[in-house]
Amino acid sequence: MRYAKNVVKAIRQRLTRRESRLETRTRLLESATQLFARGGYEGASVDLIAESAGYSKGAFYSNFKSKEAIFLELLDVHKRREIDALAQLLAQDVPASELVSLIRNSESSRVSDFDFGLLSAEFQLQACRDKTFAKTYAKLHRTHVDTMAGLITKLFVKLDRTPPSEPRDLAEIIMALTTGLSLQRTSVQGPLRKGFLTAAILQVLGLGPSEGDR
Amino acid sequence: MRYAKNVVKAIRQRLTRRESRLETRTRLLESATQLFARGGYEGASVDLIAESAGYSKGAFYSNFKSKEAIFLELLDVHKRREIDALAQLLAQDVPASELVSLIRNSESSRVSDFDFGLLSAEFQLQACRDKTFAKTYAKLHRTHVDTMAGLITKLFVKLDRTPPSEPRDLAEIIMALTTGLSLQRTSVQGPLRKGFLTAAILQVLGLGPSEGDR
Amino acid sequence: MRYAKNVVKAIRQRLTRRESRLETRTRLLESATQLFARGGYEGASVDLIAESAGYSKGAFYSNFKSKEAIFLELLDVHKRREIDALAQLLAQDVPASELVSLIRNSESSRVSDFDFGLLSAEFQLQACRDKTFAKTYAKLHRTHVDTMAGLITKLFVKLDRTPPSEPRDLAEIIMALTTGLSLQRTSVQGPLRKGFLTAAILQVLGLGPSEGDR
Amino acid sequence: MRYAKNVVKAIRQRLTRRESRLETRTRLLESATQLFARGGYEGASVDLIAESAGYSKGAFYSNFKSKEAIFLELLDVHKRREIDALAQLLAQDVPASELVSLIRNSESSRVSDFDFGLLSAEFQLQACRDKTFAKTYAKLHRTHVDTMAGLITKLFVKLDRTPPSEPRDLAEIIMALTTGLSLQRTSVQGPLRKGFLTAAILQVLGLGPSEGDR
DNA sequence: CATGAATGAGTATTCATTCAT
DNA sequence: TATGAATGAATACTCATTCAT
Repeated sequence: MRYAKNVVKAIRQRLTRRESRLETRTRLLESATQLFARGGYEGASVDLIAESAGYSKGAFYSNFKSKEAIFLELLDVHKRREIDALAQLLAQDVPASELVSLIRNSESSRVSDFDFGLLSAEFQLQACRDKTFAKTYAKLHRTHVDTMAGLITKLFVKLDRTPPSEPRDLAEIIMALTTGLSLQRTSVQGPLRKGFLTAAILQVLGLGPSEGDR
Repeated sequence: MRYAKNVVKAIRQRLTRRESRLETRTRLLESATQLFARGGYEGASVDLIAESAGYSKGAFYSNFKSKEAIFLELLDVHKRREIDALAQLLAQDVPASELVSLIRNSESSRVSDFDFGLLSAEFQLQACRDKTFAKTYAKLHRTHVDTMAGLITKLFVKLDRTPPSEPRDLAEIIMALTTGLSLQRTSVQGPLRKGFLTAAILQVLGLGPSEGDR
Repeated sequence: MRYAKNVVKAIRQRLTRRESRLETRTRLLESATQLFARGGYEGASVDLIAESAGYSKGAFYSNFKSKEAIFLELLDVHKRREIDALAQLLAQDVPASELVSLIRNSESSRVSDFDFGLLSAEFQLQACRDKTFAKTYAKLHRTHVDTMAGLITKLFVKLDRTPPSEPRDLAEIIMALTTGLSLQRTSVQGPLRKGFLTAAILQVLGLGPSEGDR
Repeated sequence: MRYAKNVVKAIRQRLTRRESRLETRTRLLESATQLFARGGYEGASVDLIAESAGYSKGAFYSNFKSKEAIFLELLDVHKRREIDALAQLLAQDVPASELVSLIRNSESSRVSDFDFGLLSAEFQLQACRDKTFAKTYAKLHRTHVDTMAGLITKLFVKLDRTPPSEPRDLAEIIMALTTGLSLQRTSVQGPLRKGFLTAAILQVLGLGPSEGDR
């Protein structure tokens, strides 16, 4: 997570200006992800983010207008990544059984990323407190819900079943569950027990533990 | 939420020393609950907590050893309140149908408390970051889960049904869901739509929306 | 150094009002001596002084107008004690040889009091910083010097010798040496090596290590 | 002692980054020396030190890790300066008579620095109270004593005389005397009367006021 | 006289941000 | 673009002092 300064420099020389800038941004975003997840918005100082990416404060401010700005960008990046993953599943024409296990994998891999859950909670907490942030968050959240609802609908069509509630409600519940469980597991027992979340999600969808694999 | 200083003084004069001290503690705890919920641990300054309760910083520190101390006490108070509510339900000998609606009410009233969900998330976030805090949190969480698991077991016995998973797992899921939905709703659309959480919980328990009332 | 509250109370009941007050004052002064010596003026809080004497802050302020006041009183008490000790020696009609060893003992016993040296330095430091304090200090210091100078004069008369310098200068030097060595020894190696100070003083007086005993 | 902000800025612009930083450090150290000497460790606030050097609190903390750090650095600087001065005398091959007057001058010039004595006392007081500080202090003190003892030995060799006690003991006494007299004079009558200290030192060395110049 | 709750000014320290290099 | 020195507002916490009981 921490790159030696000379390594950073050596790499940088092989890149064009444009690439170099992108590189810097990317590295800073990576550092920020980890530090915000582990220490929260307040706990991650600009200095630390920059330093742990191998740069100085100055580089940070050359690339991001403010601490809030990088946090917003992070929100955007992470939410979009989530949404894209779901959208891809939606686009592919896979059989139902496979779809369920794909969802399962997508969810579990996402959460196996130690940081994601905490970051997600942190995003929501900030949204509760900051109006600007809330707007951006709400918009992305809506898209996220819509996409997941689409996927749920498709799944139930393929299974030739009726979803137990409104797909959008189910999507909301699944997302809440994901964040809630991450938070709980990290705070109580360390990383989430694998399979636990998937099982819970299938339950919410009314697809018993076994049913999904039929 | 904010008491005028003269009001505070007027009240104080009618109380004995001991009562007065208790009053101060209580007021500070109330202010702290709200401010921690709205602004997070970092966002709520000791100064603000004291002032919004109608006291000075000094009063805060003559009642609590530190900011961390009041936060821990808050955690304790809130968790115990939750646990006690469940324990009472567990002790009462009510028919199944009523139990379900009692659970429903308990959950929804709990969440209608605007602050609880956020505070709960904040507690967990702190537990992720601070070891001392994590210990206290884990202990209370375990009791909470146990109590809720007991209630779930009892419910299924009365319904003469088998729970869809381990009662303790179900309890964990319900708690995660509660926190997750509070967080989500507050961050996206303001307070949680009533009945939504109850519905979700019943779903997790495998008691379809209607089934619970049978 | 710390008296249990019930012990204090029990004792207090046997005393008249006047005695009780004196008792309180005395105890507070004792505590203050130790705490000022160990922690300096800033390091000793009123709370601590009161508590370690077995009282509350209130008792402190019933007996002393302020923290500065008790410090000034302490200065007075300690300086007078020193001066009185010297004055007594001066009054007694003892042979020279004995006088030297009396001085020796007085000095060393004074310094064996772990706290005295530090307190003395603390007094002087305060005098450098606070004008009011400086006045009181200067007056007492003058008396101290005069008394010691008288003693030195007497000593040399008895020895039928001439002092190596002005007796008052010698007195100043001896006092400086006493404070300086206490400070040095406490800061570097713990309590002062016994006899070291006496030897140094005799040297200053031009009475070689052996000469004094002649 | 206090630099106007515009003056500071004007100067700063003519310096390179590195020089500028050094300048800041130096100025802060100067201010700290004076303020610690006049107000003691507690009495000199970081704010005041920074402001009286013409900087903000932030500048202080970008140059020193903490208040303790600058105090330790000050101790180091001042002690080393003392030691170096003595070491130089030791290295030079001067005749005895000159050596005595050099010592005399070195001592008196050292003390004419109004702040040194108080600072020295303050260092020792801190060493009595803080273990970390005590360690650093003890080490420097030992070197100081050794160097001065070397000088004393050399002096007596040149004079073809025997020192009245162990050179190291004499060194300790001289140092204690220096601190003690500074303290006393500052607290009672303002700066030390010139020549008084030198005379006292010569006396301790058994070189009567006149003898040294023989 | 003694208690201890409450006050509020003061302290060290952190950190987002700016800007000359 | 990147650096890092400097700023200054904000924060947790301490402590001498007051005053109602």
